[in-house]
Amino acid sequence: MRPTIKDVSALAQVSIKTVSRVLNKERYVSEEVRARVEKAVAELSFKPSAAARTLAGRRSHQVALIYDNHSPHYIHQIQTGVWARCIEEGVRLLAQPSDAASPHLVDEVGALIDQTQVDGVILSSPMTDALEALDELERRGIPYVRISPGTEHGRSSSVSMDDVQAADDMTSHLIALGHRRIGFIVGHPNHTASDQRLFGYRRALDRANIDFEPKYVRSGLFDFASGEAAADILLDLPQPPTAIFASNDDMAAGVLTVAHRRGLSMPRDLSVAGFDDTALASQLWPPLTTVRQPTRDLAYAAAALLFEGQAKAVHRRLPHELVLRASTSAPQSR
Amino acid sequence: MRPTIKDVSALAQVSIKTVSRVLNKERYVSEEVRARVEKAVAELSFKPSAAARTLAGRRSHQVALIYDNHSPHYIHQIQTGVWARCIEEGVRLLAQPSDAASPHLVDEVGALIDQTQVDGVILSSPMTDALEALDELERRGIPYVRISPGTEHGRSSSVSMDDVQAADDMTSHLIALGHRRIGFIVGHPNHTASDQRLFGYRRALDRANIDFEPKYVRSGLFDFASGEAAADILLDLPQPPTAIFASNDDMAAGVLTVAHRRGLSMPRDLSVAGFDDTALASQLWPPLTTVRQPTRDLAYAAAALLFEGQAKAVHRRLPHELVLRASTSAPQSR
DNA sequence: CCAGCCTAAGTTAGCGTTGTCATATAATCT
DNA sequence: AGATTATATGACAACGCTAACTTAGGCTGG
Repeated sequence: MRPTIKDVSALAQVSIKTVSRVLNKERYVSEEVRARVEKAVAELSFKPSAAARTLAGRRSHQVALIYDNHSPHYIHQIQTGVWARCIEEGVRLLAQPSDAASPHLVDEVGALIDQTQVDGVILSSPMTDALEALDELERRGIPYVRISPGTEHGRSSSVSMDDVQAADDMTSHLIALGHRRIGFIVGHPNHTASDQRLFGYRRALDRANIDFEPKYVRSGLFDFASGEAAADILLDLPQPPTAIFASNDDMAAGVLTVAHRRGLSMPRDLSVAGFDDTALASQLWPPLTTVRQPTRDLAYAAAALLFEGQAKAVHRRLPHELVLRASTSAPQSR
Repeated sequence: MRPTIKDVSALAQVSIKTVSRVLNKERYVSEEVRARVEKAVAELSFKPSAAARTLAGRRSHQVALIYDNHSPHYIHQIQTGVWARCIEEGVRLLAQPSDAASPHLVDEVGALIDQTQVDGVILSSPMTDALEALDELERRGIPYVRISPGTEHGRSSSVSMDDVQAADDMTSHLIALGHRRIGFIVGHPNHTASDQRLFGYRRALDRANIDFEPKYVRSGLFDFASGEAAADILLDLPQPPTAIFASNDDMAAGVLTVAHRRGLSMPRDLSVAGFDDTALASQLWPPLTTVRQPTRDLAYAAAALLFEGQAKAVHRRLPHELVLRASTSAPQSR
């Protein structure tokens, strides 16, 4: 039989309430008793029942991570980061994949809360912008933190990177190399980061006095295939771009594939830049110049923020980094 | 306030036990009463407290997925597959990343069981071969299913693919194309699939009466960098292989990168084959010939097996598939 | 026609914790 | 010194369910 708090209290010769106090690091326990209880806990290798704690107390020692993202790499980073902070806190993490566009989303979130009584929720993009889900969380008074939210920033605590600045930085890098015709592939319309990256691209062009040409901007869906499609259109232009900046690495991979297929040699004939610095980026040929998004750190910071339990909305911004690899260089000629 | 079973019973004018019966689909409830209860449940949008059910009953309606794998893509497939089956079953999934080599593994698994009282556990490779963890599960009488176990197959129910046959198939494909000098990169020594794939490679060579040459076999770690390192050695041989078969796609990507760096044109100068059919495979240049491992389906089947609750160990084998893309062709010359 | 069984309910006692309140002693203040 | 406050502990109810037992009517078979 699993030991219970009673077994511990008997062994340590104290009441169960005192054991509970030690377990929860409450005040008003003498050092001597605390030591005795801890010894008994270790001896029996007692682990409190999560179910009983949840039922009896106001805390469940569980938080949920709700996500919907089609990039395994991104999800993995997010999970790893949140997980790390939860471990430190002694809190269990429930990973909940969901469909941000599902009509049942509110029900799903409601069911999650009701059934598990999680103490808090972390939302990663694009779930961060499922407004009905946020409404539901607020209705139930569940604290939540968003990772890279796209809208209504004031509404909750959040962590994010500066997508505008990052896209600006990358575009400026290409301009500095000498590129003037720079293609841009926008990300999935559901992700507000898409707009921000586009904005950063335009801002950099503006500053460099390069006219913004709509024909050099194509929309994509953050996936490989849409990167291929966009690249085909861009490279078919009478005056094709000498560099293409894709809003994420998957689409940049699509660009590379199309360019290879057309017999272009990168970066001589075409510079290609991505965004995210996924594992893929360094495994492509040529290795991809990209923006390192501090995904894992963002996730860790989000969990940290949740546990801080600030009453007011707090925002943390983490730095990005340009990762220069071999897929970009000066254009061959004018 | 959240509604409880009492609220439902009051509204439906039955005892709480009857509500419980309906919730748990027990027998001996008349159709009429069942309908009345279900109506009340829907009206209050009542969701039973997982904590209370766990505490009171013998079931927790939770299962755990324990994994340790360095490929985000693999993990994602596994999670998705298991998740899908759990949803159907109305069971919550706890995802537990762990370190298969950690000395605290047994404690971690024990703590997981004690705290959450999961009804069952699914282990994915390489956790499948953490024997102390299996001991611990058996000691506590927790049913578990393994996905692609490498050792002690009789010990538990499991699902797997035929790694030997798959590697044999791929090697035979290369031989059929005309290759005679075929390099092979072994996977991580912790994963027993590594040995099996090597065995399949040798079996195919044997059958084709091609001498096995140890110099054409290099060891790797399932990651990009080790693929690069192995490729460099293989391509430096006086008589380099005309084809390289890597035990997974990440290492194959490393091979492609090294080959590109050396100015080789694939598949003309070198055929490259991978294993797994991760997203990466189709995003590389040239797109990678590989083996499609039915990871998601394996995970789904594992969960299904767990819920079947067979007393005896059952094994399910799922079919693999050769995915022929542009990275392999007949060798240029002899 | 009644013993025995099946069906369809209800009653009540926990499950293993935490919250609340009560109690006792030691430390501090007026 | 007596009153108050801070510290340290315990008793016991409650959390929301399920398990086990109980009840009661209707049906079956000999």
